[in-house]
Amino acid sequence: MASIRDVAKMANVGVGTVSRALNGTGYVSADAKKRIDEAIQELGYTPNELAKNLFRNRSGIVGIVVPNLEHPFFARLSREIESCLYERGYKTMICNTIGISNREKDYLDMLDRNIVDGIITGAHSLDDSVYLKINKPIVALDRDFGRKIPLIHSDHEKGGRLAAMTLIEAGCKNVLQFATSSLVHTPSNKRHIEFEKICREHGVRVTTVETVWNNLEYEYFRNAMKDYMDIYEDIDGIFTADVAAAFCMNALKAKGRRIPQEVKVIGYDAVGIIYLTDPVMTSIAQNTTEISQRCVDTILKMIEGNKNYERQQIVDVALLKGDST
Amino acid sequence: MASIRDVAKMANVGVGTVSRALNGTGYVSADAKKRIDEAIQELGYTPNELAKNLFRNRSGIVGIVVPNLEHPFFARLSREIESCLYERGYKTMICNTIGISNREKDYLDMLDRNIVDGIITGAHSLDDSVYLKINKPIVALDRDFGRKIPLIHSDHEKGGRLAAMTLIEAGCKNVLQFATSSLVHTPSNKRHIEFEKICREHGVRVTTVETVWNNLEYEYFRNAMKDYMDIYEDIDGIFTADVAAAFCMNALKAKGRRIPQEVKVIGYDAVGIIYLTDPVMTSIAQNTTEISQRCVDTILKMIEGNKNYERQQIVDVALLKGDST
DNA sequence: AAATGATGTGGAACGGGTTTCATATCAAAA
DNA sequence: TTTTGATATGAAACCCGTTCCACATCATTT
Repeated sequence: MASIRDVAKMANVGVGTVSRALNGTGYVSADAKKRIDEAIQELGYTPNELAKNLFRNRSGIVGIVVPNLEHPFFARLSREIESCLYERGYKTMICNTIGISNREKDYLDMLDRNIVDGIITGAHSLDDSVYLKINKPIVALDRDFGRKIPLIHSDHEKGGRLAAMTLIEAGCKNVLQFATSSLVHTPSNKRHIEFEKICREHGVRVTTVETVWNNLEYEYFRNAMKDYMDIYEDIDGIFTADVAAAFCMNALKAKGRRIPQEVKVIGYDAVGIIYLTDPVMTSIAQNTTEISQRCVDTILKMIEGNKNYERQQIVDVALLKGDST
Repeated sequence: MASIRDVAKMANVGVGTVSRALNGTGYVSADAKKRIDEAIQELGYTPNELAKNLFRNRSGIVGIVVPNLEHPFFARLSREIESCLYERGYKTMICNTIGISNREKDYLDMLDRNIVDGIITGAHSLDDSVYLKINKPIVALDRDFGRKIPLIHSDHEKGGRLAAMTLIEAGCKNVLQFATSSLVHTPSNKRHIEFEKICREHGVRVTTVETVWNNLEYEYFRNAMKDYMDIYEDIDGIFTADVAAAFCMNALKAKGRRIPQEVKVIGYDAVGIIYLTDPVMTSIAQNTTEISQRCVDTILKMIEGNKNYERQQIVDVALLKGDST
């Protein structure tokens, strides 16, 4: 591999001149520039990013930590974050924790080793204390680590309210919602609290079932929802995230219950799969595009030393009316 | 940030000794080791990976290039490849081309700039010639770049045969399949050729429709499949990839056609969404776990200079019987 | 004519590791 | 006793860019 010194030698200039020519910093005569360009062409020279990284002490890579890349919500989010980072000239390292706290720890360590310049985390398998020790750029998605780490999340309270009102207005009297364990500290729990509150206020009976928090596999939801539908036979409304909701719909139909006539189902997230169910699922849409933009915007500000960002950013949600309610 | 020289100074040894102690290479006395460990503790020293990278001229990162991370097949593949790479001590950079050839090119350039040690590519937006110029580790998924670049793909011929036989045995007489443009050079086209061939041999009428090759959005499939179902009204069997197949099912049901009684549908890929449709979709399963393992195994052999890999690796497929056929 | 400023340049130092090399010590073998 | 080999170590070179600094031109000002 040709280095900048080879170029300098061939062009009969110093390495400094080549560097200035390449970066457009400082003075370079037209004559020198021409000879340098020719040498670069001749040698097929490409600057070695690893050397740049060492000097700048930056890798230009942002890590995104998600619990399961295959889950449609995180797949979409990863895709959109990657797009934003690409547009801003950064590269994306992907970290899939699949619920294993060791992995989450390993990925965080990459901050210390300068492999990534910052991390956007949407995982939940690790203790808060580990995060609080780190004082490098971290942005949290749907998780509150306290004042040191900025967090971005949807207006889950509104989401819960919209879901509740939708089921109530559709005439539900006895509804079921699935919530991730209340042990996991996340703003998204607010949607379940609000959902319960609104239902109660309207005299609607509501059951909240806590599901396993660290399993986001299709397989798990398929089996679990089928079992739950056997247990909760008299409900007339369901609120849960899209994937679980879709499996509820299938389990209910298999039991001969009609949707939305007998049971109304409302999902959360509004990812692509809501159009795959029959009927098309009503869902609360999280604005993943805006979430991604804010995550990227905030992490890059942190990396680049711009303190002008808000600690907590809340993104609006919206009801996406389908035919399951 | 403390450097290895700070540690050396504090422990009263040379930098070489610290390096040897850290890496377990060469001789270090128990006494020196102890003082070094203490100094590391005291200073909170972590080796800077960027410096290591420069010396080794390796980043320890493998790039994976996919057309759309949100598409369930690529989401699963990315997830599994990331897992394999993690287990082998490598990091994963994600590259989402969304059909834009400039992006694919940009990501390939990272090989030259030493940002990634190798690339596993599943994208198709770029000309073959660009790839052929590169002589750094590249593994292709479902794409044949000629003898220089190893390729890994499913036994698509068998897939096409299984799909055809399934529809034929179920009594179909007039089937439709959607194929990606034959202009795109991919081994996966073989499944359509084989499907046609088997159908013809059994006296079944078959229509092959070429769809847009670079759009893998849910939105696109939803609209396109609805339109196609309006055009091809008299078919009794459909073969296409899972996402498209799922939307075909919904469009057909919306038109009052019963599945599988009137129209039989068989998908391809067998990703999680086959359990979301009603009825559960029959599909040809690609073994993404084995594909991922082989991709990772091959790219790491290339990176580590081990030439002991096969140029073309074909992974078995299987019929996953659901209720749509 | 002397001082000033813009333009242009090469060489050295730097970032933080790894590796090589010359050298030193000490115990065991010849 | 000399030789030999294992153990142990620090200094220096290296990886490859970027930046700083000293210095050289040359055209304007004063």
